[in-house]
Amino acid sequence: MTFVDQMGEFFDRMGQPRIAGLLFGHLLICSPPEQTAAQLEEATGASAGSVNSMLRLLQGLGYVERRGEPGSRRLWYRIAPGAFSRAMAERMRLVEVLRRLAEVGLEEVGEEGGRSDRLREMRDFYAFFERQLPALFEEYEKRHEDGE
Amino acid sequence: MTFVDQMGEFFDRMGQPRIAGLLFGHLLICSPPEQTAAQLEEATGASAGSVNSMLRLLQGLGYVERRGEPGSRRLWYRIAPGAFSRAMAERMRLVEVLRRLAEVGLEEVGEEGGRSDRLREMRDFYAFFERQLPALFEEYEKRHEDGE
DNA sequence: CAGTAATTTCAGTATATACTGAAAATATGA
DNA sequence: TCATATTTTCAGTATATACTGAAATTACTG
Repeated sequence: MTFVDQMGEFFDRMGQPRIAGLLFGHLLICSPPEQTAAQLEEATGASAGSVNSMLRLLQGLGYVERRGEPGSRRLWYRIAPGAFSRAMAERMRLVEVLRRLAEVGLEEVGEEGGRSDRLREMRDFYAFFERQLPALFEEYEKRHEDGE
Repeated sequence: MTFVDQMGEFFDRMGQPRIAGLLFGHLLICSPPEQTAAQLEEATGASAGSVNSMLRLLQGLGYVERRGEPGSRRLWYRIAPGAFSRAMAERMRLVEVLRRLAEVGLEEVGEEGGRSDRLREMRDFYAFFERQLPALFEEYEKRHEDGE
């Protein structure tokens, strides 16, 4: 199975539309890096409608960006710079959501008493990663700016 | 909206069955921490079939465990110790999957040439987190064992 | 102002799966 | 072994949505 198909399968397993994965995968390996909707339609075998709406989805998530060349009605799509960082940051926001959820629960059952022990562990667990992950992130950015 | 309902909604947004979220949420705040299927059915308003299969799902993921008391056919369900760690570890495995995927792509297009630049960035990005995240994890475990 | 290349919309379909409710299976107590 | 409490299975339903293909729209060119 090709890389592009495996990206499609990965998206599928993550509950995302397969075609979004095919597009993302193809945009990762195509040459040149910018492609038109028609090229992506050809490369993935998906319909024009799917390509259009899935590219819109990927743009909304910040993984893909497009630009038009003046004097033409063609639009060119490419992987957005920093797409991986953005995807990772999105994942990390879940940690904050879960920490907040634990606090919603604690407000509901009260801080003391046997009903709060699991929620306090949940809150502390996610609060720890919420605090530590941004530093890790910055370290990557730093190493990346310097010569790797 | 109650904490339990918000957990249901969270699961739903993550592409997981809502009822699994309701069960997980209720098991986080119930007293006593162990509950029977009948109690969970009552508490969540879900059918016996759903409660059974969603508890099975949660057990499969390692978030819930059950035990039977001798001399009775009742089974008791509770949040598994370390459920949050396990959930986080599961998420982190995706980093490895994506790093491997990048390598599949690189094998396909070759390391040099313009087609590999995005894939090399992808591989390096995920390889960095794959290397760093386990240490963060261990630090949490360590702090948690000591008095927080 | 046409003519046309490209994009976008959208109705229709196919498919997957969460969920229910009741029947079947299982395991304990008498 | 029979009766019963509990769990498990499963057929059927409802719902959501990925996807197609064609029509409608948009925007550039001559």
